[in-house]
Amino acid sequence: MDVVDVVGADVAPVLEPLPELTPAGTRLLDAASELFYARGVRAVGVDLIAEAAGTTKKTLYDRFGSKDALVALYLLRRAHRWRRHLLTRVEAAGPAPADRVLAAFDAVEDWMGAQERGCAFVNAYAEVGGTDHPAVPVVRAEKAWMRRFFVDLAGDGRLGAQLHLLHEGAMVTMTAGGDRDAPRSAREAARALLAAADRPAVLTGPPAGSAPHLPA
Amino acid sequence: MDVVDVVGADVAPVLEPLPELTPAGTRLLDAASELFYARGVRAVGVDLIAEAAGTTKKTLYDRFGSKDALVALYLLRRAHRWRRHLLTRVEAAGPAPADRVLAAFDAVEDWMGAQERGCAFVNAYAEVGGTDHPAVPVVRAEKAWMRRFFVDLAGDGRLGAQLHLLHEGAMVTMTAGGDRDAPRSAREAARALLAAADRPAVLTGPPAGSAPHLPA
DNA sequence: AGGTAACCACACCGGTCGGTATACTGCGCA
DNA sequence: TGCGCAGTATACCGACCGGTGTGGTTACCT
Repeated sequence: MDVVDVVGADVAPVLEPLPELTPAGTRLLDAASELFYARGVRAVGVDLIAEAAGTTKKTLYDRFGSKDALVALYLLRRAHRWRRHLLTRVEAAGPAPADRVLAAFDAVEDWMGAQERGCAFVNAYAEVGGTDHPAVPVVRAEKAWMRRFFVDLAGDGRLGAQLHLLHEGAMVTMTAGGDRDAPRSAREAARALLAAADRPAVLTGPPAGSAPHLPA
Repeated sequence: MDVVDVVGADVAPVLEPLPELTPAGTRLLDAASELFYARGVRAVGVDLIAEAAGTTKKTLYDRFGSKDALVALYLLRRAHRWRRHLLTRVEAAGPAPADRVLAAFDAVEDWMGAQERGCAFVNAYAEVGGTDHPAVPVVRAEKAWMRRFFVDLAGDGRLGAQLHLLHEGAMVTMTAGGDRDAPRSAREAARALLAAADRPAVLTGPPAGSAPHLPA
């Protein structure tokens, strides 16, 4: 089975495929990706990118048209790579849904690794959110894909959304919060939610003394 | 009881008190706060801030010394206001710990309200993280305070950290993910975690077939 | 031989960046 | 009376911003 089919073939095409690049174009995108991720997209100028890639601004604009398009492509490629990593890890975890969910949280931990700049999509949205920047729909698509990934994995919309919250919380807490244990903490919480979901509804109601809530 | 004592008097002083400001200084900080939050700190220039405040760059630098210091002060004041909002809501929820936890998630929902730019601290960290910008320790302190807030509220380090993850995940998913239901989803997940924590440990262990994990 | 895509070197554009300098007005206070 | 602080107004600084234009050099394809 192709790795991209793990969560349903109709999800992957949300993002268009990556275009082929010339040698200098590849070097530019590689250099831009490193710089954008490490320092933020606004903090990095096109002059610096061209210099780091060993080429010129002219080539950059010939290949990508604008800095904004380069930013969007940087995120697009990163999304592809992250999904490949995630789906590979989940696939290796075996067929049991619970194991696959926990593997998704392990995937976060070793994807982030020593990096301390967190989620590239959240960071980019922090800089360009609320504008018509072409990166905004890429961010939106990535988050929608991740949510759907967890929903399909959990086989339940409510539980999947909750697992997605833990995933996002782990990444942001690990970096902005400086908490290295966040992915493991999220994994534990995910296990607790999975266990709770296996129980009859009457046992998962609100604790005594709390206010009534929306129907289950 | 003063509102700031709800989670322990030793936590509040983590952030120094806000300095008093002259009228023009207040206008500058107000204008800067709106602009920084809406567009990001790097996207907003000091000329624009001075103009929006109806004053001049000269006054800005006389009062705050640098743009970086103004950014840090913007976050510092926002932290104070958020905590006041949060603690007021939690206090109004009554004495039951579970109710207080759920009230914390309600506080997120009506704090964010119609805003679609998410957590100011996460956004700022996305722009200046990895540098020696004076805003970085302010972000770190805020996230540490929030974690401790949930730990104290839950009376348990492990559970508190997990609730904190849900809190952070809700904010980022609501904005970068565009999911308006995220705070309510986080509230449901929090209730499930609270309920699971009330059960004996033998019932909350890993489901059959999953790998062994760290001791409880 | 001619065409073309890819690339490089370099100069240039208007605009904005954070930050500074100078000169002046109004006001409270000793 | 006079000092000092808060504020206004404006001009200025070097550096960098995203983006364009010109001209020339390869290498491959027909």
